[in-house]
Amino acid sequence: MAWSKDHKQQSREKIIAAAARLFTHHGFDGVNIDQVMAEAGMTRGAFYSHFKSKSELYSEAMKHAASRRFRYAQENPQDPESALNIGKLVSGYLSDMHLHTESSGCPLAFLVTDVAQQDDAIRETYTRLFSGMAEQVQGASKAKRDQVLQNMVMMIGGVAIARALADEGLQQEVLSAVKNSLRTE
Amino acid sequence: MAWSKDHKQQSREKIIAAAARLFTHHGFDGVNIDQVMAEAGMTRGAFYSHFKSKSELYSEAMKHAASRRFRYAQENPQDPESALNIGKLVSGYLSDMHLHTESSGCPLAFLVTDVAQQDDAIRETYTRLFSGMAEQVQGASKAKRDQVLQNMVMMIGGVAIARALADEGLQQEVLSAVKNSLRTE
DNA sequence: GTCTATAGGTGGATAGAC
DNA sequence: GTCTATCCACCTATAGAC
Repeated sequence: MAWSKDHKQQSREKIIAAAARLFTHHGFDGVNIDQVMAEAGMTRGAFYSHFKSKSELYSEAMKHAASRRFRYAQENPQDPESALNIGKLVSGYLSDMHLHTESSGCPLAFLVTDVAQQDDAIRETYTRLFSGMAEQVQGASKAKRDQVLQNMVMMIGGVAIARALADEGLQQEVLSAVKNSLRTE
Repeated sequence: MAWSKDHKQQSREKIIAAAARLFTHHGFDGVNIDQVMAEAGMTRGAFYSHFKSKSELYSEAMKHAASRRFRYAQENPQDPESALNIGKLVSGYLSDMHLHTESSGCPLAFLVTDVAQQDDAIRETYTRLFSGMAEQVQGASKAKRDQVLQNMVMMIGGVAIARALADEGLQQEVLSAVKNSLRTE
């Protein structure tokens, strides 16, 4: 039984990891269950013994993608070097590597308007991830609430806009403007 | 012939206006051509004598939605009261009316991650609209390039994020933080 | 230019064998 | 739990009548 439980858990995690990568790049309607299951090494029929719908998978995929990106800061909020870690997190967030990542990008940025069009459960998941990140940043930086929200809007908005732009020079201008705004506070 | 040309032009504009409203609310994959044509008072078959594809319509709809929102500022860049008009544009942009509009919202905010998943022609349309708006704001406000881009990221990002959030209190906090950031410069 | 009808393809969800 | 097979609904694009 332990083995079978482990096996089911492993399958579930493979599916979620594949979904996180695919959904953050192509959005809810841009991904189908065949693609997710093929990337997880299974076929479509197996999907419904793990999730009750595509929508439920999407929520789990967002949580997975967000926790991968923010894991260290979340697990070590009172690390004495948290300021440094926040700095690393920010520059990684605004990097070309994040913008052009082949694994899962931050769902708060990559899926912001995609989420606005989905059902309530999905929007509530997005809201919890956003709130959680705001609390982490606030705890680690001791900045005021308004400033935390402003920085998050700049980072999330900057990445989302840069990804939409077809002009690389303009992409860099936007990211650079965002970096400068975070520095001069 | 003049009458027939007018008639075709009117049909085309009805289609684009309907598409602007539907696409900004539901995204590319959330809208089908039947819905657009029904709202324009026609049926599906007529669509392809106006546009060669759904993708082309989406580009036209974005241009239409953007020009509706920014028309005055675009047509009167050197109006002596342009500063006032920019102020009105900003507070309208960050208002609940814009967030919950039933007509077309700003495509730069409402469609930012939707566009990132579409073809090059669509991303280039988005890029031109973004650049055009940046130049208008820069011309009217005489602010530095970095500051113009920062304000645009704050406004577009703020509206996009607020629309994704399921919690009205948090929506208001985000919009309020964005307004405060624009005020103190 | 607009209509009705349909071709041709996709994809979420389920059934039943193993 | 995972597989194959299938149901059924949806949607882009085109054909052909008016």
